[in-house]
Amino acid sequence: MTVAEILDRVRQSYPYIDASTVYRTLGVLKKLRLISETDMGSGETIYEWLRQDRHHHLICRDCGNLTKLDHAYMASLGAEILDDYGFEADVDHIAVFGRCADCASLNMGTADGSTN
Amino acid sequence: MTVAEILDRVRQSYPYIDASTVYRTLGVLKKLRLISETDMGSGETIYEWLRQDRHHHLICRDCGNLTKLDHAYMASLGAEILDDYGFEADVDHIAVFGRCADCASLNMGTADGSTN
DNA sequence: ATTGCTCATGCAATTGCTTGCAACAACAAT
DNA sequence: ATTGTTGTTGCAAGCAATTGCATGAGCAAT
Repeated sequence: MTVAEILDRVRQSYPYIDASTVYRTLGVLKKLRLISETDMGSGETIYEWLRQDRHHHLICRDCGNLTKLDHAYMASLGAEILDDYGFEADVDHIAVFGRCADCASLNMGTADGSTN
Repeated sequence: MTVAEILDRVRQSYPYIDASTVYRTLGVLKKLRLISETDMGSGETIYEWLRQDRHHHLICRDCGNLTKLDHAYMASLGAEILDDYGFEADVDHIAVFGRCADCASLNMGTADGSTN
């Protein structure tokens, strides 16, 4: 959910609530690891309840296509980092940017994926 | 480098250049994969020339401590994603947030790392 | 020279988000 | 009841970044 959507919903019950209050509340929920905060590159930050079925996203920088990425990839990355650095990586919901298979095959040579 | 630093430098040669021009230029440099763009959580976005010795950062959300992470971790993650999804992940300079070993041992029980 | 096109730029407005501050409610201690 | 403390909220200002628009430079075609 975006903050705008959350704000709309909250204001159905508390019409005079300020946006900063929502931002602050989201901040503590995030610190408590109850929600994940993800920048999907759309300009708005996405918030999600942290459930058991964690997943991540591959976002194509050319066509914007969005693909689910299994949590196992990030879990093993986090485990490696924990083993080698003792660092507990927050890998709750990651957005990985790049170029999807379709766009890569369409524009083989160009580094930026442009068509002209 | 931050945009503010870049702007200072550029204005030594072109005193009347606008910030939006710098942002736009950074945008194309990023698209051409000549620079990396990283949000280090400081409020300002960091830009770096992409050299051969790629590295990443582990950033502690409690004490702010910054540790270099070897590129191999991200390279193998990118390779796995490429194999399984055909997706070319942009893993040029990643900031991984989490909790460092010191802070984790100091505040064992608390999920948010608070001391009270 | 004139026309037309494309692209880079400056400017101002806008967006998404954060922060400092003051007011206020809730509650405890006296 | 009074005082003090703590935490939450609204408001407004501030900040980093983006975008729409108009201007103008550069260049090609006629």
